[in-house]
Amino acid sequence: MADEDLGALCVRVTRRLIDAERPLLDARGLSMWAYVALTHLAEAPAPTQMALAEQMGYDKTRLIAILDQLAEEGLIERAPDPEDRRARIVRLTAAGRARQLEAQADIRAMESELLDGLSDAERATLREVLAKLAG
Amino acid sequence: MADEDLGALCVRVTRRLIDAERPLLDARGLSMWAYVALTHLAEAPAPTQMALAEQMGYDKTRLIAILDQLAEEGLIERAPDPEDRRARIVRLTAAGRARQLEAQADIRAMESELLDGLSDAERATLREVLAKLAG
DNA sequence: TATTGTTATACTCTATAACTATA
DNA sequence: TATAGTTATAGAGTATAACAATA
Repeated sequence: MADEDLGALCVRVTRRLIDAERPLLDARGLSMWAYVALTHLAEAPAPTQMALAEQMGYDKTRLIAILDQLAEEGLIERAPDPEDRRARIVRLTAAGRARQLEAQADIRAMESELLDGLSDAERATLREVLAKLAG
Repeated sequence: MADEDLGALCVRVTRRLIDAERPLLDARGLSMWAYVALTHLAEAPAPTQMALAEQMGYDKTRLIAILDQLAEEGLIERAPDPEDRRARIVRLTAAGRARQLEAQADIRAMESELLDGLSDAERATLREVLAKLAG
């Protein structure tokens, strides 16, 4: 028989990446999902927490505890939307943006090292193809 | 800023693959980990359950319940090793091998469909690079 | 004393439903 | 009535330690 299932292969690669990311994020005082939240907020503030949860592919009820802690650390702000007082607009603070950039730099460095043995063409194809498959 | 983190990309692709696999495995009466176990056993019988667990990247204590059910369904056999009566050699039955092949065929078909828009070269590079990154 | 398989226990993560305040 | 945020609860998944049998 031939190759390993593509799914199994992706699981192994993903697990390896996550295992490598975890200590880097720990050192910055961020959980994996806190980092994901900061990264999405770095693109643009979220009009509602629900929108942020959906964007992250995460559950809105679990996101709350994450945002609570990020707010407590001063990395994000939750401001009531003046036009819909049910909603809370979520945005990074300056400290939050700084923290996100630091963590992302660590992660990018780790990824570069991991991709060290690949050619530029292989790297480009990898990203391109994964982006397609991610849908 | 530039691209998404490689890790985030892999998480999304992996999640998509798993979401697509789950209903296929459900239809064959297999959990994800049961399928992983059958697939590893299809390569070769396992000399011990611990060896199988390690090969799968799974926990030996959780594997037991999986193997219990697979044995109850007649898909695997656990025979005491005559040379070390602590150990139990695990191997597929004919039914187990058949079930694994059916499930794998379903999964391969799904994967082919997912890769439909890619060139042969892209597919080859994807597999090759992922295999390298999987370590 | 160390190892295989097993069981038990505690802990975390996840999913679901219900509550409040607004609309 | 429907939605955003929140809280509570139950279930699944996970990690750890302890036990019996064998080496």
